[in-house]
Amino acid sequence: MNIGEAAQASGVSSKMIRYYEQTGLIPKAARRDSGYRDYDDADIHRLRFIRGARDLGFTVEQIGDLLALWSDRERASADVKALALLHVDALKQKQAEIAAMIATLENLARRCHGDSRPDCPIIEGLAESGGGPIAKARPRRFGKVDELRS
Amino acid sequence: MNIGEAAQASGVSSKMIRYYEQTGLIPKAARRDSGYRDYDDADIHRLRFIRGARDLGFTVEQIGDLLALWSDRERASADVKALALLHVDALKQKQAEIAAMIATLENLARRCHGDSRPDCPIIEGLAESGGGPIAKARPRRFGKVDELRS
DNA sequence: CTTGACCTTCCCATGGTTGGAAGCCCCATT
DNA sequence: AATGGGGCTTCCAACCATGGGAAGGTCAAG
Repeated sequence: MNIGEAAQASGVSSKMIRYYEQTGLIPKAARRDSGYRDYDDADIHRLRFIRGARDLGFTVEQIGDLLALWSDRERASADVKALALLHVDALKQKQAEIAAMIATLENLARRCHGDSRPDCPIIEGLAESGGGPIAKARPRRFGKVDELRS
Repeated sequence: MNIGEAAQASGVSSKMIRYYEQTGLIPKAARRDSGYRDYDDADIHRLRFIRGARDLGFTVEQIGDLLALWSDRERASADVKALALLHVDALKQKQAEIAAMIATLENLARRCHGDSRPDCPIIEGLAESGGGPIAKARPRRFGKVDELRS
């Protein structure tokens, strides 16, 4: 199977397949004489797994952990479950953050008369809301909540 | 006011202040003879505004639009409200996506016995879930839902 | 005048993904 | 056999928002 067919079959783009290989998430693909990468059913299955995990908001790093558990037959499924539930916690926290943003914004919007007068509580409210000292070093561990594929 | 003091007062790091200036989000700061940037209260207010909008999940690009409305006294507050509500819609959609992820994951986790047996429905379920053809070109317009400052 | 904290500009890294260019390969049709 | 178009290869760059750090200038206190 060519990389293009593998992409089609797994839902992971060729670009990303090469990237995952390059970064070590997946092992180096077999090569044909021509230099073309060659994929078999097991490879496709792994790629589909990655795709599914990505869609559920797992980081590539976390997927690495999951793959390790996957290939390690001795490993307890409890480990996988723990990882999954940890991720659920992270998702729930993000959910709460978004809910807070929505509440704030709707609150401001409700107080905004929304006509042609130029003074707007949304504008004013935004400048007051933050203001505190700098919050530093909030880790960027989450990215990628978008892209539930269309 | 030095950039450091401005950062302290606004909650935007010096690094980001320079970045915002460089990318044109804010006008070029006044300079002292020494070359140091100099900020006044209006600058701080604008920075606080940016900080607040960022915390509410607005993109820098969207903030640019908001700033334009802000500085344009002729502009109707209806425009601001529309922008804000559009953003609320985006936030709600993201919320729905996360809710779906949580539901899927909790579903899988519930079916996972969670003991030391190696077969795990989470692992299996992930490989089946995705699988469809490649979803392409989903716009990356959202970043930054993390980082509600600690 | 020295010291240390601040400022300046520069470049680099992050994560996940897409885009493009330059060059080879494969297959089918002239 | 030649040719053309599409797929493959590698490499390099961009996106967004942010932090890190180096090399050098400035400021204020000791």
